[in-house]
Amino acid sequence: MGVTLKQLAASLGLSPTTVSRALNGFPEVNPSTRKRVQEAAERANYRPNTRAKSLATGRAQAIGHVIPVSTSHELVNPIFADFIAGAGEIYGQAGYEMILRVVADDDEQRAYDDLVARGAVDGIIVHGPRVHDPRVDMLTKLGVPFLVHGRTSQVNTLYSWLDINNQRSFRRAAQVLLDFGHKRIALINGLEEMDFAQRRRSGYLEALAASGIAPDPMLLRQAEMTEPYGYRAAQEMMQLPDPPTAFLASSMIVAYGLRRGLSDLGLKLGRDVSIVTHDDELSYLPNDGDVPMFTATRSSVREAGRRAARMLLRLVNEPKCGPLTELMETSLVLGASTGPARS
Amino acid sequence: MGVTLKQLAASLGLSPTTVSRALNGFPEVNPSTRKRVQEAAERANYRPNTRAKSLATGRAQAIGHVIPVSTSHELVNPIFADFIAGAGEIYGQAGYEMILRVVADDDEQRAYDDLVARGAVDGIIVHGPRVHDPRVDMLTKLGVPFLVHGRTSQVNTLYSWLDINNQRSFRRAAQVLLDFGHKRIALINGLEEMDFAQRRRSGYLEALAASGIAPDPMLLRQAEMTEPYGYRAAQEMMQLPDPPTAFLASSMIVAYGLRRGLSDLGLKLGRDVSIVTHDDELSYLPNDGDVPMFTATRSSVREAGRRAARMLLRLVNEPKCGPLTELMETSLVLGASTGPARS
DNA sequence: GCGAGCACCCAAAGCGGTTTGAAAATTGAT
DNA sequence: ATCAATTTTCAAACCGCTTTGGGTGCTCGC
Repeated sequence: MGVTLKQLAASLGLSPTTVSRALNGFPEVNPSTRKRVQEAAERANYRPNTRAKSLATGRAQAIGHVIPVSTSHELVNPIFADFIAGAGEIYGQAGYEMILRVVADDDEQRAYDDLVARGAVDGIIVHGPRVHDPRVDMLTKLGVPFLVHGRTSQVNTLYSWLDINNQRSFRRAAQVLLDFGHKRIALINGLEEMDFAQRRRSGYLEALAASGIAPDPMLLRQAEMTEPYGYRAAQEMMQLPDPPTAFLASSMIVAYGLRRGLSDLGLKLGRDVSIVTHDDELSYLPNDGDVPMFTATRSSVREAGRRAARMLLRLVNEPKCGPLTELMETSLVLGASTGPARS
Repeated sequence: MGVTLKQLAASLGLSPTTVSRALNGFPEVNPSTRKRVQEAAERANYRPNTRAKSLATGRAQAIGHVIPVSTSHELVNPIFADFIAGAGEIYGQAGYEMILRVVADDDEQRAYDDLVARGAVDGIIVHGPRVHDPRVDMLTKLGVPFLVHGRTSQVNTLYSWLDINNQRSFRRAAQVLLDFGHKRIALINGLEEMDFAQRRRSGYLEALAASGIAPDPMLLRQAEMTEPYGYRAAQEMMQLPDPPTAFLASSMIVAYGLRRGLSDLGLKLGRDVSIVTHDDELSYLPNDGDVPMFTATRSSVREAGRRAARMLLRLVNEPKCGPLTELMETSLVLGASTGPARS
């Protein structure tokens, strides 16, 4: 819709070549001419046409995100918005566009394929990796730079990823509860096919094992992390003959559910029952203040978005910089939801 | 990265022209040739380069969403993810790309400007309209098709929008509480500069007025809709000399906060205090079941995303179809959070 | 005063598609 | 067999930008 380079050039009595060079900072242009061009461009509100530019340069100047929507649950992961916000910030600064595809998870693969074949993106961020995730092999074959938010376990090639140390995180979380004297600790986990859920489980089991406690399958659950899921888990588990005295929750939302379930049973957090949750620092569910409501393993998913974007951009611009990986540690913050086990 | 049209044509001994026409369903091509071309394209996994195509056709085949991130609160609206999921679904079916810009809200305007001047999008969806929102005038001037999710009040041109009937919705919600005998009803609203918040407030005031009840400023709050905001509102208001007996909450998250605040005071929902909330049907905060937890004015923001996308696509493809508007009614579902006022 | 060297600018060829206008091949009627 | 009408195919221009490979006009050294 805007002015074209040609028009701008004509209005200045210059060739498109010169105008292009003047605006892109090439040296072989007279400083006075450059100034004249820049001013005219400013005045005319000229912006190079994205498509034309990237056709000419061969770079899409765009990063693709494929957001899978589980066909069964129609659920979109709430951490997604904050991650996107972080990544988008970086793309903006770097002059990259973010393009989003929302696809049913059964033809997610085709979406990547399509994105690449059409040359729509220079790089891709992979969300929600499963324990077995064919996407990594697929994207490797496609030869497009990509970065996984999280990891996948069953893959034999090297690839780039950014993850939090889920295992260590949950080991520590469980340890805190053990230190408080808890022996019956429930894990309210995410879907078991998710890689992060497996790692958290390992961390949890490790901590128990180190204390010589045998895990009880009755205290282990995995499902999509909704609020009612947490609620039901609390309600049902507290009715067991030998109920848990503490819970490990996989997200703030689940923790809210737990909390509600417990409070409906007349149980007080931190006194009767303890909770440690993972906290992605979602902006509308802050867990801060002098004494945060929940004791939590904390890691900003927004910051993860920023870092992931930076890493991917680097992969795009220095193709030979090899697979990049980063493991973010979480911090363990003490809140009001934990206390010694009642004897 | 993929095969180009030229290469495909060469491999078939045909001209690019013919191949293009064969694939795009033009009539003037021999059926047998077409079949041959289609099969070859399939085999080679050919996809037309997005940029080249849209340069040639002059259509971006993309819709822009600008997501404002309030610089002060770094908060991204949680309904955003679900709206995007709905809209993305439609774009995918229509062969449109969704491009997202995340910008600090103080240079949001420049983002639109930029998007249009670069010819990056065919249409734009405007999120989070304020009571006074300069973006509508700006986009009208730019001459780009756009649709507002929500409305804005102080604008003198016609524009396209999709909104829910916030006023009626909250009038009904307040009415339900009044019918239950409540007279002290608090409104825990969103930020006051948001258009939706004003309309909800109007509905609430209307209902009170119709029952001859004077609104009490002490029972009115507006802020970003986080969980702790709800919590504090409940805690503080219940300590008033003349506390509310019922709350009207602007989102599920706020309602959760209220619930927690009340339960910490030992008050039981539906018996001691009532809550009616608006429910956007966010996927991870479902409010369903036989008896939903909250009595709510319900409207799927995901469905809103779908409808908005369809409307905008129509505006893009039939430029003269004029401003399109749609007002979605909410349903009022009775849940466990309401009951008669205690006398 | 002349050619080398330099600073500055430009014409033209792409990038990968679509589309126009015309040519080649086929068909049908005479 | 001939020619007009119709199919079917193609060459070339174009979309808006970048970039290669010259050009032009100056200055400078001799």
